[in-house]
Amino acid sequence: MNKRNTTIQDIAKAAGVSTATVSRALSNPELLSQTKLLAVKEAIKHTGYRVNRNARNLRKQKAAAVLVLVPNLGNPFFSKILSGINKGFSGTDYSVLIADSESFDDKTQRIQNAFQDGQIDGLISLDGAFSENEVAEISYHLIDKPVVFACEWVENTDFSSIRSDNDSGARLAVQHLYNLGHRKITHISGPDSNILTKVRQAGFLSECKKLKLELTNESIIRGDFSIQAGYAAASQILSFSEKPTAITCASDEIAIGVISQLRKAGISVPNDISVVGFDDIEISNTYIPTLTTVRQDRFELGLAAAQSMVKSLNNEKSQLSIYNKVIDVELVVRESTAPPLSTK
Amino acid sequence: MNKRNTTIQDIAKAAGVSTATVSRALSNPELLSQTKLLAVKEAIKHTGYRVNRNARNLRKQKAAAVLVLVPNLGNPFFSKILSGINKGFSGTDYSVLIADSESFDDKTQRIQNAFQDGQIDGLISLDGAFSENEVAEISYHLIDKPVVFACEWVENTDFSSIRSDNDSGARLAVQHLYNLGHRKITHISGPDSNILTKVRQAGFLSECKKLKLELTNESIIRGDFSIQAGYAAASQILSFSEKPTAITCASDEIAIGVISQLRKAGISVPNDISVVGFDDIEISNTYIPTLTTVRQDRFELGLAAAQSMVKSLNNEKSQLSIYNKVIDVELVVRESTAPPLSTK
DNA sequence: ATAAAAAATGTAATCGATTACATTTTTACT
DNA sequence: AGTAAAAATGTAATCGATTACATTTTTTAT
Repeated sequence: MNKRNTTIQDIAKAAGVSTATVSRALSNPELLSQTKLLAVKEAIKHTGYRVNRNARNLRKQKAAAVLVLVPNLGNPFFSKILSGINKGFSGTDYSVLIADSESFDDKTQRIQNAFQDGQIDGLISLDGAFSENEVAEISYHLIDKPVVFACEWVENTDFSSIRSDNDSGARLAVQHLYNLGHRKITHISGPDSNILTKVRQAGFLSECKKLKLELTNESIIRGDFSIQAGYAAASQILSFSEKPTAITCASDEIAIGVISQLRKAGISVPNDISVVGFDDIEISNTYIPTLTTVRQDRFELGLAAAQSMVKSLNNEKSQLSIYNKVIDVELVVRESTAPPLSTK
Repeated sequence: MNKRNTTIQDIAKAAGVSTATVSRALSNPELLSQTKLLAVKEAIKHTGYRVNRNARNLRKQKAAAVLVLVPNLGNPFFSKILSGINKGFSGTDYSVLIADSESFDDKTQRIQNAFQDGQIDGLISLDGAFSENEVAEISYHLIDKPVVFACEWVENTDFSSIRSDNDSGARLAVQHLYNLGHRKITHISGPDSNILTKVRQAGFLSECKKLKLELTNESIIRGDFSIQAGYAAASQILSFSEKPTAITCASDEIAIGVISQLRKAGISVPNDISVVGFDDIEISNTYIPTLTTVRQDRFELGLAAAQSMVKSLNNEKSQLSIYNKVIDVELVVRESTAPPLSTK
């Protein structure tokens, strides 16, 4: 009952050709004569033969797999990107392995685990929070192998990256509020070290300056991307002697936290204060009020990252070139923003 | 500059033993004498040798990978389960491959793609919507290989499954409302063919009977798991001559849809009508009102599925045994439920 | 018609680890 | 001490596809 696998040998015999010819039929059909090619195809169809991945990869010294580093799989923000990545690899020969930071006890272990065993041909990271040491580790283990950052990235490194136009996003939010008549705007930022925090905050500040809006040390409140940070920021704002008429947030989650906390204090959004989020996650469209926000196309982000990776993987000869792509963002205007009270 | 990989041969030479001994040191260290084992370990540490997965798998005729079939990666409901699965495989030698239905044009293709090439040693499916043909296809391709369903499952088949206690969940919701004083409860169900729909609906009906609650043809409204279904159901309820005082939903998304639509019609939750969800997704705890719901531990679900799979994969000799596990659910009481108006 | 070039095909080595089987070493027991 | 049994180790075949190199066939050009 021990049915042996169908191998390239069997196909060769059945088609009356050599194994080399069968192999060529598989990967370089253009090298073969019509006759033989047909014979091989026929035999393959007839037997239902499938190439043995392990044998192929062993011989070719490939892993035929790409690792995706996800900070937190349970977070829909990332899983949507992942979905795009998956799409980008469908139809290719590459498998997508996923390493969830949550599964690792510490980052060093995560990185070592990820790269050991030459199990991967490339890396896509949704996590941009790498120390210098970690960057060195990556470079060392993945020498000559493509690395692409998606969404986040690491400054001053030679890795490719696909990112949203965070600067424009931050500016769009400010412009929108300005156009509604707001002149006193506060920004609630993300975690200090995060690259997205930096860019969005810089965009906010720069656009405010451009529009000649007054900036004080109450113009920026530090937070992280969480709902809790929104709660805390709202409390801070409530203590300001002169409250802003509008708030831009580094994430939708912050925005939701702010809104719910303000509401508890009897302050209505958008009637008393307008709030703009960032990301356009699922809730934003069903939260009450629905959220005005800067949409990042996360699926597209993942797709582009995957496509860039596939391109790098396919063109083996040329040395790795760094590829950067910035994806447009879009301001989605919903219920959480309105003209300031004074205007009414 | 062509640095060849370190192989088992190199280790053998360095340690002054045969390749067989090195291999044994790797997989059956108990067979070796202390002396040689130490020598090999030393050599391995010194060279930083790592086994070549492809070579090992080729020889062992394994894939060392498990496929996870996800209906929609972008949906946090599933990605949280995935997170648990990932955790369950961390520390094992298995890779987790992910197939997102969204990446496939049709289900047949998806299934064929998934199983071809003997790339996997087992399958975990979060999708229970399989036709008889598809079940046959799975059985055929994965003969002698473990298959585990997580969350959803397929009736009348021999596949293992890990599932939440959906029946209890539905009953807990009804009991909770009953205890608050509600006597007229409507259930908004999921998509007709879905197994979870069936079980939750049956639980609802059975518990209602047990509590001697009146059941009419307005006691169940068909939907699917989406927010939109919630909108539609709310509209239907608004048209009922005698409205229910409470609603149980087959998902949190439905619940959110219902609540927002009812609110638009001037009906307040929980003041006018109480609503219970199912799942306890992230939003539920921050939605306004926060949602009373039946919590499924999705991470645990995934973890258990992975562990069951690992167990099946490791005990090769015994034929596959079917393993079913039911995970407890928990009623989380929040703001969306309250005693009915009449009671006040 | 013939030589040279190009295309098609075949032979056999190779990727790196595992393991059946053979051989050597150690242990246990009389 | 001598022998059988057990433990440790080694040799070499094997998993299945790819590909360098060799050989044959076909095409092209004179």
